[in-house]
Amino acid sequence: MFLSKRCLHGLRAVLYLALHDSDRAFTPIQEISDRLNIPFHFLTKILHDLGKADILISSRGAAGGVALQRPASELNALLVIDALEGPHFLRSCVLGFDACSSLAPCALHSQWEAARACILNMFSGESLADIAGRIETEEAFLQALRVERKD
Amino acid sequence: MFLSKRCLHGLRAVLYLALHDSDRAFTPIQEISDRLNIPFHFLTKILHDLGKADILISSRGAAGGVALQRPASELNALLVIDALEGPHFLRSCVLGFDACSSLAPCALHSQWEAARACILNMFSGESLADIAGRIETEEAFLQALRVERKD
DNA sequence: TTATATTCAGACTTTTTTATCTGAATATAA
DNA sequence: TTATATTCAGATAAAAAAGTCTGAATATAA
Repeated sequence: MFLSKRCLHGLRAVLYLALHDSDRAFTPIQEISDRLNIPFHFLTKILHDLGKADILISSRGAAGGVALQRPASELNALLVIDALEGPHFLRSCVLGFDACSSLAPCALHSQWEAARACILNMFSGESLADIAGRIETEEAFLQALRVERKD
Repeated sequence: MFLSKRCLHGLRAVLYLALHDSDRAFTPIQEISDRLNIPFHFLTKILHDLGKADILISSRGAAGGVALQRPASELNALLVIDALEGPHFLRSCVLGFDACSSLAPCALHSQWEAARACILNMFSGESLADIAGRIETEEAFLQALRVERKD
């Protein structure tokens, strides 16, 4: 699996919010957990981290929950991935050499630079609103919610 | 980190062999472990797995060790990655939906297909010999050998 | 004010990945 | 044959990631 479960859960939750944000001020984490089949306490931590990364805001107490901090049209998937996988995930040397740089490139340096640009562009080139707009029926989105494959 | 340590160790070991294969019939794992600073027993398992994947051959006993099963010009990095990360690593749905397919695509399906093609092409588009040929001085290759960053 | 619904925070447990250890099998050379 | 150098195989240990639990803090509404 390319992205960690943590990150997949975060991405899905944020897309869920992008689809439902307009309904009310805050969406309870319990609702997201139920609909997307993500363990509640685990999701709570993940969303808390997205709060620290200024992607979500939250409110405690009755009628509380989480919401996107900005409109979905001003957020993108890369922000979520960076917050949950860490900033080095797609940015460090593909052969894992700490010292790799354009001045002292590894044997895949320029190749990886190009491939990475593809990936970064994919995740940052369109907004969460754009992505959510392609979720044709919410039914399909919700039905697909199992992260079960063991790889 | 994009690739697991297991996979990085395997890739580096295979590149080491591509650089030294011509010297003798077999290269002892201990030598690779020493030069590349990879834990010996861990490397042994990794290379054993590459043997099962028909990338390496091995010989026990004195003067034994491992060697590339085919010339480095007929092997590529993707073979190693598939053997060590598993076949699903770059091929399953980027949002982790088991049911995702071109008939029932997730919201990033076609985007991921394009980005993935970039990555697969990078890893399979040139041979291990090509990559090893860009390792300018072995000194630089060996010096860079620490997988220490915690991400 | 009190009951309820929620996030926040941190300790804990489980699972997976990474790494180590030990002994058996086997090939070579003296 | 014997000593030595090596991989093979499986058990174990350590570290990291994934997931759970509990209680505190806080906001709303009756």
